[in-house]
Amino acid sequence: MNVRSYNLCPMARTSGSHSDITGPRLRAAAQRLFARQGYAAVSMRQIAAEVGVQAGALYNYIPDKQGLLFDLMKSHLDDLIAAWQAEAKGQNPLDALECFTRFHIRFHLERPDAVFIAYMELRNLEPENFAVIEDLRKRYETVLEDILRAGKESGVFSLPDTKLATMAVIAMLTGVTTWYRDDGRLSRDRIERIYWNMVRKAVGA
Amino acid sequence: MNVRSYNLCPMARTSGSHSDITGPRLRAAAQRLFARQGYAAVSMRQIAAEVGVQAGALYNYIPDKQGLLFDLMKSHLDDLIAAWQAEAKGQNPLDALECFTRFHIRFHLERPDAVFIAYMELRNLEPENFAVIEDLRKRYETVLEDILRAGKESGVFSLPDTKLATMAVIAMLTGVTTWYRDDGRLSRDRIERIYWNMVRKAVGA
DNA sequence: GTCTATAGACTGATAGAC
DNA sequence: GTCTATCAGTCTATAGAC
Repeated sequence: MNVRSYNLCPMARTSGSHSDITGPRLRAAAQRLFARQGYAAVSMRQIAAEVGVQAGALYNYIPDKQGLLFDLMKSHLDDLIAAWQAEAKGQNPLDALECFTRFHIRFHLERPDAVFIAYMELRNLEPENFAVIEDLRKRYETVLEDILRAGKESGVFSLPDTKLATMAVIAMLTGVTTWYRDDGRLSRDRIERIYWNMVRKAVGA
Repeated sequence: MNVRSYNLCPMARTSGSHSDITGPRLRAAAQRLFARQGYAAVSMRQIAAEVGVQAGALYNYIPDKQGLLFDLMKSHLDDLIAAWQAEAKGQNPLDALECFTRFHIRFHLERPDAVFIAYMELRNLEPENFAVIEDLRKRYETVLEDILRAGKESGVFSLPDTKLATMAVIAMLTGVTTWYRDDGRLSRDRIERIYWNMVRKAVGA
């Protein structure tokens, strides 16, 4: 949480020290390229060119390419869980499910690249990194599972199988990212409403 | 549709002519490896080792690596569309939707590797190949969209938006492939039933 | 902190022997 | 149809100058 000082620098330089901006730019470039071409198809030279430095300079900020991928995925999932915790309030199951439905769609549509990487690059994680990411992903799924279970137990929802309903709803909501376009037919809010209508009926509420 | 003759060959050979088995083995090995590691992360030498030949020999069967990927994806989608056409009968929308739901789950669970590749490797297709695959994918989506539209128009389904319902149902059903395990808690038939229960309610039937 | 240069290994694809 | 050998290029990551 240091105060950033580069704005105060009186000289613009084309080379030299840029520690406070190269790091974020590296992560942004990698996220964009990994999402478009895939982790395995992107070279460190390509990322470096996007950042505007030589490839060797990247290793001042990351241990290796794998560490860069892991960092991007973990940050995304940490953000997701933190954002939900900030959003969730003590609610009855029906309101909680509507809140989750709209939150999930909204959060995912705001970060298409991070979402794409989180779903597509799991197989490129080394085993120990994969275990960390899987754990975070399951923790998030549990949020929805808990809502559905509470609603089923209190008789508000009618569900043949809580676990399958969890997977079905998450898949349905996340699927929005595969077809949504900013210039599309429907606004995000309209999409949220339509999906909530379908989710509500699917869980028998 | 030639009669296969290698079963009649009296001699087992470790090298030489194997045109009638190397082709299928190549496709099978590539499908397995692409699904597990991703197209970009798999080398032709790795595929060749799995097949039991040297890398150069593969080029007797494929024009290049891209052609191999395209062939796998196109075959999968051709199979999918052909299988649905064999399955579909003249039915009312409700029966047709149940038929589609169960068909989609069953077909996808039987071919996990092909499904994985079809969804994950789209970005590794060259533009002209991508266009072909996208067209086939959309043709299959239209099957469901037509069922939902017919049901909505005849008043059997209650849908806020036919196009979004199409995407939502496909995403929900395809999602089964991400968590299904052969030794899991539920049989495939039980899963089909549970999903049909949720789909039926989601479309307001 | 970024540069240049490079080690050491791997890549897709092809040529020609058999 | 498969082999060996190879081309010409790519890759990640590091060392050392500045």
